[in-house]
Amino acid sequence: MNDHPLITRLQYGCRLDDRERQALRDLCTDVRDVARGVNIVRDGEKADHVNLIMSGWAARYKVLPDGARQITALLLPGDLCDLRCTMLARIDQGITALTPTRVAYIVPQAINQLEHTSAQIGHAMAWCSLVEHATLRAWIVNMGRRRAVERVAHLLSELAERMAMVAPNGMASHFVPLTQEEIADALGLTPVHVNRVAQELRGQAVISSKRGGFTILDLPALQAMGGFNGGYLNPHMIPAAA
Amino acid sequence: MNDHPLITRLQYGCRLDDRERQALRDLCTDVRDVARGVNIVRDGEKADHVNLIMSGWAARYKVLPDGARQITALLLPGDLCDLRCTMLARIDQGITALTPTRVAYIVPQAINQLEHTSAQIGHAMAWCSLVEHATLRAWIVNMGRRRAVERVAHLLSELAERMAMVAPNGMASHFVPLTQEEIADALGLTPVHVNRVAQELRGQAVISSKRGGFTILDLPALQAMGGFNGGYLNPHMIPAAA
DNA sequence: CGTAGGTTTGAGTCGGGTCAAGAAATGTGG
DNA sequence: CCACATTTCTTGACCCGACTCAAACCTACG
Repeated sequence: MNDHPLITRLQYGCRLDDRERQALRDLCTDVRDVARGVNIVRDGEKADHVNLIMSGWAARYKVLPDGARQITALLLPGDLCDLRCTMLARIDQGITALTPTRVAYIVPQAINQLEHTSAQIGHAMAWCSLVEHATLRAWIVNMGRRRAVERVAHLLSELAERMAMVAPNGMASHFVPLTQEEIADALGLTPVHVNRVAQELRGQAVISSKRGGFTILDLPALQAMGGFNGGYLNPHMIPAAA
Repeated sequence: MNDHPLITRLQYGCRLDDRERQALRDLCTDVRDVARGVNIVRDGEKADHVNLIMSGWAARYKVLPDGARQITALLLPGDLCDLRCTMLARIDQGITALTPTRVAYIVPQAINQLEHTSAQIGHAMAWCSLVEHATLRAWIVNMGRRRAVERVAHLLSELAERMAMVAPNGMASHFVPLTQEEIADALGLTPVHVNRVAQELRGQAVISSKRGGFTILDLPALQAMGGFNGGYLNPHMIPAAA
């Protein structure tokens, strides 16, 4: 039995033995609860530790001078924030909890050392960073070349896939706990228009939605509408060399 | 005197001694010319080597089923493509030369070994990857929350800054060798509308343009119009620990 | 209850897309 | 050195997807 999100995550990028799993567990001793709407990282702050989402949802975002907010990443359990924070003097985007969230505060030195000790873990961390990178590119394609309905469908498809990847066996839910405004901020749309898109998707029985969240009813249809290809989330991997 | 783009680039992320500089030079022995419009990497291909842009401009892009193209990154001299290509079975985006380009083909093992040998170089590579990451996020903000004129202004500002960073001392030019269509594909706009934006910017004497490229006349004005803050390209760095 | 955060609705506007044609550069071959 | 093909840029008319503004409506929760 393994319910630790970091272990689940890293095992997509490598094989871990018991000792490595235990070391990862030991890494996450300082866990704090963050209420919805509270900042985990503030824009402009010095980052002195790595944040790991243990449960709940968070978002990395930027607020422009005119007050507009753009979400640049949605963070799910197992997602590491600012893994290389020791290299940066200050963070240029904030991170906020979108649901009640549990966050592990990790000392960067501990991670660095662990990566050094275990080639497997180092490899898996690099792997996570690659996937993150691919996800950012997928978002750019989504925002640049798809209409609103397709964009929403694509984003929800991505989130369904990512939830399934970190959910303990078979426990995957199809509920996305984001408000329409948060979806809008992630996709470069307005809340009003996301609302209209949501109505259309509900009309086609692809999703249902209630205050504070969406439920995916027909994932294949959603993927088709968004032109979604999940390859970037779990690309076929080549194992680390010896 | 140092005219090697990779060395120039890495020295933003670390200090290098003569031996390291020489090792980097030795890395780039297999240099090939790529004509404008020719693919450096094809979507779906297996990546078996790392590409380093030695001179010229290239773009990473994705073509959607309906034929629309979205550029997800513009690559300048010193930019490494798919540094971690050994981990991926196949690439999910293509790379094409936007101008006549010289590309160094590097064996991944050679890079990995060099990173291992020199902590400085390893540090600098991680640094490059951080900056790339930050640039992707800046693009998402740009596409999501800025109007067309601002977007173009922001992109040109970024490119001016990046050119200056890799140009041999004081040789920075203010010429961006991209067609209006390429700008459009990078920003999620249509060529027609980029043309109209270009006219507006010319009207304000902020840029001039001719077939196949733009010249920046008034960089501060451009930065102001785009709400550009270049911090993400060269964030204040914390040196590697011993 | 009352309030605040979230959703829904409607009317009106506009930024940017679409389509199509033409003009200017550049390149190519004879 | 000229005729022709190709790219790239430009222009105009029209349209539509998404934004704006503003009000009303829920619903969870204190």
